[in-house]
Amino acid sequence: MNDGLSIGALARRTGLAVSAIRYYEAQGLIRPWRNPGGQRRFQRSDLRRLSFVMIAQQFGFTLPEIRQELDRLPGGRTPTKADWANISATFRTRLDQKIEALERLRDNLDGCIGCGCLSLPACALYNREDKAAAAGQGPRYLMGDRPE
Amino acid sequence: MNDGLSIGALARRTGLAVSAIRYYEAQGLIRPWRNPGGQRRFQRSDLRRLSFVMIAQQFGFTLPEIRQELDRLPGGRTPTKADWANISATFRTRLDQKIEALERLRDNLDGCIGCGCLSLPACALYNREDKAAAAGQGPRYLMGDRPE
DNA sequence: CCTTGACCTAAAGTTAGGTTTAGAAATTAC
DNA sequence: GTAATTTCTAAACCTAACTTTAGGTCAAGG
Repeated sequence: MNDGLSIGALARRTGLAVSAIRYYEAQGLIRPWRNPGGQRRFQRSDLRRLSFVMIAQQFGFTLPEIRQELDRLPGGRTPTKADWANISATFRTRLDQKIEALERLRDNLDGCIGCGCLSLPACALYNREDKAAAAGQGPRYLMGDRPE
Repeated sequence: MNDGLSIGALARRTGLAVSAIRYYEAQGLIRPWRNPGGQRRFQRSDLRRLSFVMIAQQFGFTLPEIRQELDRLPGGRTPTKADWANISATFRTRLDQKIEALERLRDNLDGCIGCGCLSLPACALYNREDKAAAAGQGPRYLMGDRPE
């Protein structure tokens, strides 16, 4: 009887749309198998994988980034608590970096806005290292990211 | 001779693409006038407006949100330092809220990941109030935002 | 005057992260 | 055994924030 969860069951339990789960499979975030009729079947541990995905997204990580983290889980067996704690560690570090970057930006804002430097390239708010950590998108090719 | 900046000059000084500046005009973030030949001419204070746009984007604000802030600048005259400091205040508040929300999420993560609750709807990481403040997008209709 | 570079508009293309639709096949419920 | 659900795939559509393209006009230099 324990032949895995259907996609609908998984959707009900995670709150995700069925279409979103299929999309996540296409992005390599989960790897269900198929039953004789060709329908997807999921392990119970995929509930946790998807929960992790949803939470990581709230923190502003992209799906490829999340996939990278998930790929560090063991392949052959169901992840244990220790496995999750392990991947949580790197995750937490990257998170701290994001928050610090935002705080630095905020502090610069305090010094900068209202002064004249806002219009100068020299303004601290333009320093590049914090850019990637920030949440917004900004002009796509800002700061030399222009493709050839 | 001081008949305003051309769009190219503005682009060079802000680092924005010309196409981005035209797009911002379409979104109501700047309001250039036209010269006799139909070309856009900008005020020097638009340099600051655009700088503000770029910085606000780094903080994760959308263009409509930024427009809302900019609309609080005086209409008839060039904004003064006091005007900018004024709009900076609300901005700073919203920013603090964003950072706090991220910190709360992080703290929840510490308690949650590695434990069993990650897969339960009761998990603190799912509490709704922080959702809007977070940076990521997540599944579009998560948590009852589904349109009729 | 003529050429070159900057500028114009409108429309289509791009990326991320999904959703919607259409038509068909598998499951489940009665 | 049949009706109602679910699920399947592929392809088209969606939003934000732009970029690119196409075809034409404006402005400045020699």
